Amino acid sequence: MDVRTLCLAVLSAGDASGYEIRKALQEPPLGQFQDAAYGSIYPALSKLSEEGLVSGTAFSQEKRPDKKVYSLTSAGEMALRSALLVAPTPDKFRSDFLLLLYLADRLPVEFARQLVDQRIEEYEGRLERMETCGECLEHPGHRFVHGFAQSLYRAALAYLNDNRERLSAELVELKTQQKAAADEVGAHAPTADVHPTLLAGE
Amino acid sequence: MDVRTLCLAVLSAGDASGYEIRKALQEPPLGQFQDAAYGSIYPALSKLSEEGLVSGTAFSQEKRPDKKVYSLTSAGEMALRSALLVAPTPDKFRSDFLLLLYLADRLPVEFARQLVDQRIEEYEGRLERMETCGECLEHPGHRFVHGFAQSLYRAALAYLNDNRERLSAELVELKTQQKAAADEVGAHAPTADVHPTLLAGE
DNA sequence: CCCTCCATGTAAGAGGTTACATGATTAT
DNA sequence: ATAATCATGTAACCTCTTACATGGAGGG
Repeated sequence: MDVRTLCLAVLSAGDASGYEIRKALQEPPLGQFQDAAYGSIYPALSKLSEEGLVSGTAFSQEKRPDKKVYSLTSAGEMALRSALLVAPTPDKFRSDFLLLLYLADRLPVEFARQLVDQRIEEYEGRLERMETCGECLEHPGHRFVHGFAQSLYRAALAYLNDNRERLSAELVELKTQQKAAADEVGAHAPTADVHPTLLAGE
Repeated sequence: MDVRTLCLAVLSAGDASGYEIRKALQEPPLGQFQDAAYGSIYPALSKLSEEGLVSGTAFSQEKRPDKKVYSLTSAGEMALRSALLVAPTPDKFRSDFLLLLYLADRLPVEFARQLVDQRIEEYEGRLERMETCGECLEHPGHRFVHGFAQSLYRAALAYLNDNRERLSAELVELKTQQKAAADEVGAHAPTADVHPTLLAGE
């Protein structure tokens, strides 16, 4: 979803500054599946303000930088509603972690093990932070989405816990097999280059 | 992960053309957590070829366009390994679907219901396609990643099935409450504008 | 007959991130 | 002391997506 709509969505839950919108987009429950950087939020708010979809009021704070608090206008409310009424684009899940584990046989076993264990800790932390989110239980939609995220993290955590030992064991076994095979080849043709057909690109 | 490394990763499983790399990046198991378009794959392969990390051979096919099949060189193999040895960037999960449901109280109940039901069907389809992936069971890493994706989709599917009725019911209830409140207000001040402070942006 | 698959590549453009610029306050 | 939080904004850059260009084969 584009940053404009994201800003409208956050503002629909209450007035906020650009800074606060960013925060909302990093904490549960929105932070679980959306994000935006300041560099895109501030310009988006300026534009939305020009277009009359939000209205901004500057508060000069003592001992703090000025704060511009934006609210959704009725035009913004309508724009949000119509932006929501289109079929959502497919979900996107990108994981370098899984790519690394997909290629686990090219990784030091110890490294792979650490990856999994770190991920377990990370998920545990996230789940804990999710538990303490009172705001997430107020509206049906918030509850639903929050529960969805919790289910996913619990499933992920359970899977990692159930399979970390097995993965380690399998990797160790594979490596010893590979080593044995390499030693056997090595006995016949030591330090053989497996890639002799190195042709330079044009 | 950048498209360059993605290409190297796919090629590490066997020679492939740009077209085939794209396919591999859309099917299980890689397609579950990585993707790239032709527009980034082809330029990436050209550059990798220039740098000697892959070598390409053109096959002129009868009744088919030429096919350039690339293989990982030993330099490419090394580049891949070192690219994998850095701490993976955090996973990214983006879902417009969840954003819509987060704001479900601004959606027609019927629309929200359809969203959930469509998603259930989609997940069922994906799970089916995942079952029939023999390649996914050969290497420890492939198995691990494939199992991870399966767990997540099963959890997501279970959650949606367990909560679709409840969400519908809660939304209906909320809407009737809102309507009742609006009617009550309307009796005192019909067609009142709830947003009178519409200030234009500069 | 039409759609999908096969097959590569370029160019324009959209959308975003990162880094920079600035600086006080508060908690550790 | 040092780090984190609060607070806004710009500009350069990067990366990827989308659309275009081209066209035969084969299945429904």
